[in-house]
Amino acid sequence: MAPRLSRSFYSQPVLRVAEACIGKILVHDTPEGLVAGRIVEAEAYRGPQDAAAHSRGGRRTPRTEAMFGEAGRAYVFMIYGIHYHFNLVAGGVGEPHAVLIRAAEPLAGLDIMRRRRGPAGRGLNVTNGPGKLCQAFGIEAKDYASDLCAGPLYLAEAAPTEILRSPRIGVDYAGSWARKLWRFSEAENPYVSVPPRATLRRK
DNA sequence: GAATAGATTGTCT
DNA sequence: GACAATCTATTCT
Repeated sequence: MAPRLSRSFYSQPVLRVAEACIGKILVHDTPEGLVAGRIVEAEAYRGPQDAAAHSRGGRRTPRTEAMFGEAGRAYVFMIYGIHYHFNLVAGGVGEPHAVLIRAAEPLAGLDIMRRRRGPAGRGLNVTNGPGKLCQAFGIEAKDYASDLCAGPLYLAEAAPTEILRSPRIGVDYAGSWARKLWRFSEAENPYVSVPPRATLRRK
C-alpha cells in the first residue's frame, strides 16, 4: 500500500488540503478487515469566518473542539440523528478549519463495505455520499479526534487526477458563503455524490 | 427519473 | 424546542 500522508500534508492551507486530497487513498484498518478507496469529492470549511462551518463565529464546543486542535486529526460528527460525517482537520492550533470527505471510489474491502451498508448499498450506492462513506468505512463517534498520522484511519499517497471546483452541497443557509467554489471533485468519476454542472434547473 | 416525507439524536438557542 | 455539511423508501409521472 502507498505510504501514509504525514502531518505536513494536513498543515497546508485548508483549500489546498481539500484540493490535494482528491485522488488520495483513504484507508481504515478495522477488526472486520481493511477497507480503502480513492477520495473523489471533498469540501473546505474555514471557520471562524465561513458561515457554513460548525466553527463559524469561533464556536468552540465539545463537538467542534477537534477542529481547534492540531492538523491531521479526524473531526467526526453526527447529522440528522442518523449519519456520521468525516472531516480532516486542517489549519494550525486555534484555527478551526476542516475538509469534509464526501465520496470515494472503493479499492479494497468492497465486500465489507457492502455488508455494512446493507440492502441499500448496491451498485455505486456504497461510498457516493458523506453519510454512506462513513457507514461503508466504519467511521463513527469512536474515531472522533483520532490521529490520521498514527492510527488505523489515515490517508495514503496517490497520483494526482483532474479536479473540478463547484459550490458546496447542503449549505444554502450560509448566504454568500454557500456560493464559494469550495467543493472539489474528480472529473467524470461516477462516485461523486452530486455531479458538478448537472445542477441545471430546467422546466 | 423526479419529488416528497420520514427517520432519529446531538447540539445549540 | 428547532434544526442539521443526509439517506432511503415510496409515490408519483
